[in-house]
Amino acid sequence: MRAVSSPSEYSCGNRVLDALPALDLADLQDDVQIVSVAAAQYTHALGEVMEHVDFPIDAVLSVVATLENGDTVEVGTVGRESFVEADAALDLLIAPRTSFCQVAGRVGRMPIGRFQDRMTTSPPFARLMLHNVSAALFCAQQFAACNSKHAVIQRCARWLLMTADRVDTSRFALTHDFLAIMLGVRRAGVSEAAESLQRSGAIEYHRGTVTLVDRALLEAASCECYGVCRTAFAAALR
Amino acid sequence: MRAVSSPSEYSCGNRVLDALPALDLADLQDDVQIVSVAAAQYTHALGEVMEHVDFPIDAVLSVVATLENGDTVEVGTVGRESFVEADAALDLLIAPRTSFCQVAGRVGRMPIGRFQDRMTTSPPFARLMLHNVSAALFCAQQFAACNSKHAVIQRCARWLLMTADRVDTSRFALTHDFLAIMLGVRRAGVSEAAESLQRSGAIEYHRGTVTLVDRALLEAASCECYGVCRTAFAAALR
DNA sequence: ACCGTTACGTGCGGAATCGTACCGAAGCGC
DNA sequence: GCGCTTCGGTACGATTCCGCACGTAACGGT
Repeated sequence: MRAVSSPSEYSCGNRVLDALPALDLADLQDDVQIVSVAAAQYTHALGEVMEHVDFPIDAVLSVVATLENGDTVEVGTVGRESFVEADAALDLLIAPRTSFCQVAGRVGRMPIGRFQDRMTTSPPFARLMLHNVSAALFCAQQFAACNSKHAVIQRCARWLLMTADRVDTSRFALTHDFLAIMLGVRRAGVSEAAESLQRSGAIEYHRGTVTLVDRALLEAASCECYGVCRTAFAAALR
Repeated sequence: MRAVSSPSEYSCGNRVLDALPALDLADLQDDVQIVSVAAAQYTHALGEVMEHVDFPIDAVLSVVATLENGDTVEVGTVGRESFVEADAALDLLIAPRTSFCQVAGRVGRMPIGRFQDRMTTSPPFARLMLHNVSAALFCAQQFAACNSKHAVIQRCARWLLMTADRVDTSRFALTHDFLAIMLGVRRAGVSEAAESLQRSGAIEYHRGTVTLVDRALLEAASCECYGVCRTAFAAALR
């Protein structure tokens, strides 16, 4: 693992790993390999043995639930504040969900064996991972409530903010179609919401690329779930 | 902890505790106190220090998310196949959600300190609890997808089946009003769904009491989420 | 026995979202 | 530069669910 544009010599870009005591972080460098992930590429497939754990650096990954009728709904979105699969920290070997790359970028990839070793031998490591699982659980619960109660436009805004935080730019590739699948709504529904957000001046859309123009406006259009989940993951780093 | 109508001397009625090796189970009897919980009674309050962990025996507890506007949505339902709060197993001290009693009954209550001791000293215990957290996470994710995609009547059926499994009777107290709050829909919406399920012969309703008449019919009316979550918790016991 | 409370069946107009479809514009490969 | 594909703006009827509200029936307390 090489240092990636960061103050600390051992910083890697993923906030969970970077929150480890310096000693532990230095120690695990050999176990973490920087891997580039292309958009739409699967990182874990439902029902298959998990070979590795991914700590995103500037990639954004998604965990999705697939329903019987083939519909998919995003149930977790993972950037450098977290890792996939959470279940690896819960002594699971088989991936219970599919996860894939939403925004191309790099991840720090750790073989599952090394991950499990650390879970048992390093209490600070285990503690950090479990706290992160707690945030993931909290966030999944929040999504359950959000999907039930909040309007499409609010959820669009929430999603854009969450993703922008994770890629750390205000401009990234995203089609209406893709966002519609993530939110579990119609593509036309996203188009209407995006159109409305654009008219209000919160965002700009241009053929598969969004730009966040006015963050405050976007936060006002979003439901509380954005802030609540953000806080949960921030708290998990302590 | 006294034995409760069960083959094993140390069986307690909660499936998680009962899945422990006999030695561990016998060992923890002194730490688990059988407590009766009344309907609507809180067992954990959001933001407060968790004093204990509850392993339901014949009570059913609910974990709910409260939104800014005061709406509440059930994000986890917990019976003898699980425990609350899951986060206690993730080294958390503060309850991130509110949980309360949905169907009155008994729980095995363990002081949080004893619980944490066991998490660190008994690998089988920790393993079991973490697997259970995994099921809770999976289930919360499933609810997120379910709330987004499945109709009110399907979710009603799902809820009735889940609760019936947990109380292990086909008849229990439940008002439309309460179920509406749990599902995050209108009371009238539940009334319509219940009316429809009753006409089909799946259930019978009588002033605050449901009776499951035809389980097969109810399962057919339910979404897949019932079976999927049930399987997840069953798998977590191994 | 009476009355207040609780539970729930029902109805109505409106909003949100759905499914589907069509079309034009922007980009990409050749 | 041309044609194909992708993307997204837009429309329309159907459906689901909403908020609200009213009435009736069952039950519980006094």
